[in-house]
Amino acid sequence: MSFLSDLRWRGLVHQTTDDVGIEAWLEEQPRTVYAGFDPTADSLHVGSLLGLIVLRRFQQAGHKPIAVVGGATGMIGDPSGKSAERNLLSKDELERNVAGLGQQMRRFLDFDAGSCSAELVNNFDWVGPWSYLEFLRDVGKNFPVNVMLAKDSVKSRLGRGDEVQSDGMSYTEFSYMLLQAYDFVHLYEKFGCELQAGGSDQWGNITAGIDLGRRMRSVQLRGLTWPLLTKSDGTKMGKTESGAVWLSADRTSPYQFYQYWINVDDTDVGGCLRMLTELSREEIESLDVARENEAGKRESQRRLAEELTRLVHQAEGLAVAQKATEIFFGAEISDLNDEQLSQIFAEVPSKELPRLRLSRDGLTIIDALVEAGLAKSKGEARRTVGQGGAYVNNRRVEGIETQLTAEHLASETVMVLRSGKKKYALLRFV
RNA sequence: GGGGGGUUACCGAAGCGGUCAAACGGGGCAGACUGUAAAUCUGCUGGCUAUGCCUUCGCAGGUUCGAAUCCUGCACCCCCCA
Repeated sequence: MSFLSDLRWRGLVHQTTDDVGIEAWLEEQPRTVYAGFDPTADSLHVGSLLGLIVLRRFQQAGHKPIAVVGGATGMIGDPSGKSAERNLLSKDELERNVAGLGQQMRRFLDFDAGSCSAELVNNFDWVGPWSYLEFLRDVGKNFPVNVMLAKDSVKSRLGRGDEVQSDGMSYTEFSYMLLQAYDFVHLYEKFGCELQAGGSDQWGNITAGIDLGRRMRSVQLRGLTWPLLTKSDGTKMGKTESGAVWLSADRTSPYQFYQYWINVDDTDVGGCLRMLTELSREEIESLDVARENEAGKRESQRRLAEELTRLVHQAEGLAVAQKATEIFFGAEISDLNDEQLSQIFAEVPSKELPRLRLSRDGLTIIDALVEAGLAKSKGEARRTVGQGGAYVNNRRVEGIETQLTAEHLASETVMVLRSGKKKYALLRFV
């Protein structure tokens, strides 16, 4: 199967500028492809994961990927897919974000692979030096306003007459597409890059770049978009109640990241496996069958979570996430030290108590639950224990009279308390 | 300005002299079931040094052996007539 037909099979091709010729063009020789990333934060999130994965696939197929971080365009704000004017980022913030993004990309792309080594560039480097007048003469001259006005990203914001709502857009955002278009031309000149890939919302910007290439350099550039990653209920993939799912462990722990994928709906998981993992077609199709026969096993979700967590957080991150999962879902806690427990229970509230409280008869389970914040009052704690809902180190507490002593410590200083199925708290005895 | 009704626990809502820490529903918590889904079922749901004690039925007083329940005043809300 050709590289492109594999991409198509995976559902990663939404539109191309040349459905017929592009396949042969890609097979003919190694090509250079670029995709852009928005530096609106110092970390990438699941929304931009797809772009990295597409570039990664291109590289694996022998092509040269370029990741462009929009240090310049980020200062302007891409109007595509946005309903309101964007807040501008300060130059400092942008620099910090660009650096953070570059760090993360190294996990996806090989920057030391000879002729197909990945490149990471910041468009501020070539956009920054332009003077306004020069830019208008050399680049702006090539953009007919009527064509610009016809772009969806602009149309939707201008809201012609019958449109219900429109926030309008500033001249700044209107100019965004010129900058991105010029990026393409610049990358063509510097790296011989002839293909730009992007999410389907980037189509307008991509074609703007292609037009500009033809006008300025008489060259035929190409574009390819992937579909936006959405769930069957229409909402964006990678969003939780508490916000975006990030790729940086500081913002979204490997455990949370792993759990996000474990919880993907049956209806969405097949698409995710195709688009996001590097599992073979055979493997994915056998998972489809398994899902139909034994949905309860959730083999697909497990594989998805495993593949992505390993890709983003390495084998070590995956191991922590899996261990944490095992424990959060009831495995008895033993043979772990303070450090491992702290890592697994990083997001769980904890409280320090003097070690003295464990001496002699120890601490009653009732007091422990209240101290840990798992019960609002002793009465509530009694009820929980009485109903069999209290656990120490994931072992159910049988009697309301239970006294906790040093023997109940899970590690050097930590005791893991749990109320009900999932509410955990740590007590640290120091 | 005149007349009537109301204010109960996290929310809604019963209770109208003792058996009221207060029915019922929702919510919440826990258990069973289950696919880390949804639904369903069961139990619990003021606090405590706990066969008892303390606080709680708008607020403050009073009647009574005894008040969420009766009386007086106050506050707030709703309705009807001007």
